[in-house]
Amino acid sequence: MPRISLASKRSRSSPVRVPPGRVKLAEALKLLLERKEFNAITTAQISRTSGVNEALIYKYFGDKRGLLHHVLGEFLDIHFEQLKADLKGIKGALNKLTTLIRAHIHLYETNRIVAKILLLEVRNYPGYFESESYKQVRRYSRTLVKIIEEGRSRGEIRTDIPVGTIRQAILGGIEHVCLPGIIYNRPFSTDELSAGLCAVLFDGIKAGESGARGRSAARRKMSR
Amino acid sequence: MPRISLASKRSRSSPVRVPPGRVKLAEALKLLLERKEFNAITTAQISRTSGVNEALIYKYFGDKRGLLHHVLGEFLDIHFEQLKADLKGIKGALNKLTTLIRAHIHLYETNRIVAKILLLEVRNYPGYFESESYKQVRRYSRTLVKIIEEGRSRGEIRTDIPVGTIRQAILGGIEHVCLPGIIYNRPFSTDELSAGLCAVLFDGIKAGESGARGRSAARRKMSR
Amino acid sequence: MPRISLASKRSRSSPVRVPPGRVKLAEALKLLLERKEFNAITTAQISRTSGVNEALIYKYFGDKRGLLHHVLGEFLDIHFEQLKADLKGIKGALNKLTTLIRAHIHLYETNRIVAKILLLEVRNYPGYFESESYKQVRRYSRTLVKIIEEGRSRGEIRTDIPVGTIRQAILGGIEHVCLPGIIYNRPFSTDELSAGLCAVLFDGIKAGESGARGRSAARRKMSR
Amino acid sequence: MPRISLASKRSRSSPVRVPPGRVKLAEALKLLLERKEFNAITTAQISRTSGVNEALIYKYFGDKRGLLHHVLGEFLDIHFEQLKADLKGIKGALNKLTTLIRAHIHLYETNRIVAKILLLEVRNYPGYFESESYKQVRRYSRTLVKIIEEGRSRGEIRTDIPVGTIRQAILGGIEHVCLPGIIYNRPFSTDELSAGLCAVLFDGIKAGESGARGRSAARRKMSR
DNA sequence: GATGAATGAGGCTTCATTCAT
DNA sequence: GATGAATGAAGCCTCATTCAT
Repeated sequence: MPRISLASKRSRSSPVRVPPGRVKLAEALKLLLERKEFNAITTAQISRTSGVNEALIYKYFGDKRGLLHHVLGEFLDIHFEQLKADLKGIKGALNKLTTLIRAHIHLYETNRIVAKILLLEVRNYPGYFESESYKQVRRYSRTLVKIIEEGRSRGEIRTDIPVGTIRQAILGGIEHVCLPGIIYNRPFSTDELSAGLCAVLFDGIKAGESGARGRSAARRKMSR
Repeated sequence: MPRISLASKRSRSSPVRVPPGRVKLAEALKLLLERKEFNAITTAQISRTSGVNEALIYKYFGDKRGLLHHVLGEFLDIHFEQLKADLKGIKGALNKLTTLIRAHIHLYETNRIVAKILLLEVRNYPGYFESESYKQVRRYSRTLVKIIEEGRSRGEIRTDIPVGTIRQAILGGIEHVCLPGIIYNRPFSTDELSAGLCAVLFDGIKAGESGARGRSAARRKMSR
Repeated sequence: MPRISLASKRSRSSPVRVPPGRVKLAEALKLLLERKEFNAITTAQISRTSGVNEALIYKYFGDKRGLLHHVLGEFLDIHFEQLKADLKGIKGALNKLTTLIRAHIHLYETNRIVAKILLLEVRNYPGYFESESYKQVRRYSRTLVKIIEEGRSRGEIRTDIPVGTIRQAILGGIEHVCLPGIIYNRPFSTDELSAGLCAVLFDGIKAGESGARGRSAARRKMSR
Repeated sequence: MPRISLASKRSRSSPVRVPPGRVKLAEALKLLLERKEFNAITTAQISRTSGVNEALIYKYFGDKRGLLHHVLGEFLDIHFEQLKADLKGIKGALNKLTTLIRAHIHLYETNRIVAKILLLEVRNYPGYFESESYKQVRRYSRTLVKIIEEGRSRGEIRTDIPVGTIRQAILGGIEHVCLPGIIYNRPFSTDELSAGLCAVLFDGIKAGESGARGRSAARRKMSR
């Protein structure tokens, strides 16, 4: 799969002059997030690490949390762009889902920062669901739904389970398999986890002859 | 299964007069931990909730975290005592493991506080591994190892995997299946999770005829 | 008129041990308010002036504004107590009003701090109208209304102007005559101002034979 | 009365090219002053409102307060110019004073911004009395004094009160009657207030047969 | 003439902790 | 055994101001 570089995208699509301080702040936060959780990182540390004045956090990102969302947003942008490219050549909904799941888990495997933000920091935070980042997440969610719907209309995916439930099963499943690795900073293998998850999910959501055994259990476990 | 009451143990082993303030503080922290994470709880709140002077936290527990460890220790004491009793009548290492795993998951299911402390608060905290609580955890670990060794000597458990690896697979597996429920405050079923985990683990660690397929994967996933 | 000392009241009615820091903070704010407006006073200054740690402001008064309200409340308490005593022997509503107006202006003349807070700081501050101080002010207002009503039922005060309008005319008049002196820190004479104000007001609000001339103008000017 | 347009004066006396940014900044501050007090307005807001770079405030006006003084100065220029024109045809010192007082109160009634600046912002500010605006105010004061002296030499105004006292009585009186309206943003009527003030003042300062009653009181009240 | 970037000083507030009684 | 009082360090954030381009 051809990987798109971070830099190329930005510079190609918009030759905007980004103030150095702005960039440094984002880089500093990323760096710090590798070692501690967001709440344990102080603005003073961000400032010190970035070599940039603390006040610029507020000038550029509104507040400390705004900076976090910016960092998250950047990662998501890249990921979604990459995903779009990856999905280009793929035929069939299940194949597309496999790609999406792999890519998502791969994102978490290689980018612990975004994983932590998404799985741990950002939830149950008042205002997140009105944030810009959440809009990106919703766009992603819609992409996922479209694939599911395509799969249904092609007879690849069962139609007796609501689309929303399937979507949640997939997203919840991804979370589930990655979470322990993320939390304890343990390495994990995208190959293994995605293969395992797809096996479980497809056995449950695929249309047709699949055995009934284990289905109910799997479904219950995954849907919220 | 006969359950052992909380009070009995303490009073049996040590008829010490425990100062009321000490108890109240611990109770207050437990109460508060049900609603927020440790770092979001202030000593002022603990004092207010307990009706006891803030300074007593320091007199009795050294510092705020000391109080946390005390609370954790209490829970663990009860759990281990209970576990010992539960294991009394059980024959066979695999049966004992089943009991242990069930009890452990049951603890997490019904006592979210201890689950959160153990899975989230206590780790990566400097000094935890020298703490009193950690000693309890090690004692627990030794119990587990003894069961594994018993299983090996009785031919119930493979001997070609290091004991430590098996132990970690079990503990890691427990964590793995409970973590999402704990983190997102979702209910989960001890029955389902322990049955599933035992199936996977025993298929992997049981001696004898079990299929080779998936073994390596399972092992890699569980060990840290 | 017998004046009640500040200390006597507190110590007589409630032998509460007030923490020294609490007192010092209030004293410090009073001192500073003599020289600058509340917003220009920093918590650091209050702390420095009082010789007490900044954090105690928050322990004792919730926040900086809470301290202001406390100071205000203290002054008002004393004033109202004094007023009640002053009104004891007075017969007749107009005589009582004269006493009230005199006392009010006297308060402003001798206590610039309370005057500034009440006339300048406290208004148009969100939350003031839910504050404890405002409750005191309302209690005061009710006392005033009762006097007016007494005057009406005794035929001393016109009944063709709503009580509320009269009350506002009185309070607005007091404000009006004191404001310039307060704002520019100029001395003013309670005797003169209260005599003048009463003359204008009573000519306007008194029942009976008073000349119509000037009434409408006076009324318009005073009511809000 | 013929009103003089704002533009005419500037362009007549100095056909200087005024940089657009300079003008925009002043306009922005005026706009903002309508809604909040100077200290609550930030340079960032001024910049945003004006659409002009923050740094230009410093280039053109030295600092934020310089901008305030500039705005004030502009208003005063216009007012004085207008006043000069208004006074042209008037005969008699008392008539001139009436005109001046009316114009002054009218300025405050219709231009709350200048009123607030002059009555509230600018005083007790270190350096005000060395400022350019204050020079304008002094020029105004001299005009007033000249009128008073003219009135004295023509026998219209008492000579047994120092000119300075009379001047302050007039200026203080204007302040006095407008202040409450300004502070609490209440509308007031130039006609009423100026008529009332002139009545009081002239009764007090006019030479001749006027009653002695109330004189001392009036004088004391007005002088600082 | 105008701008974007950056900054230092300081504001209010929170909190774990100590200590004399 | 318990308490009230007090504190230092630090956290997030705001703002007027400067400077190179």
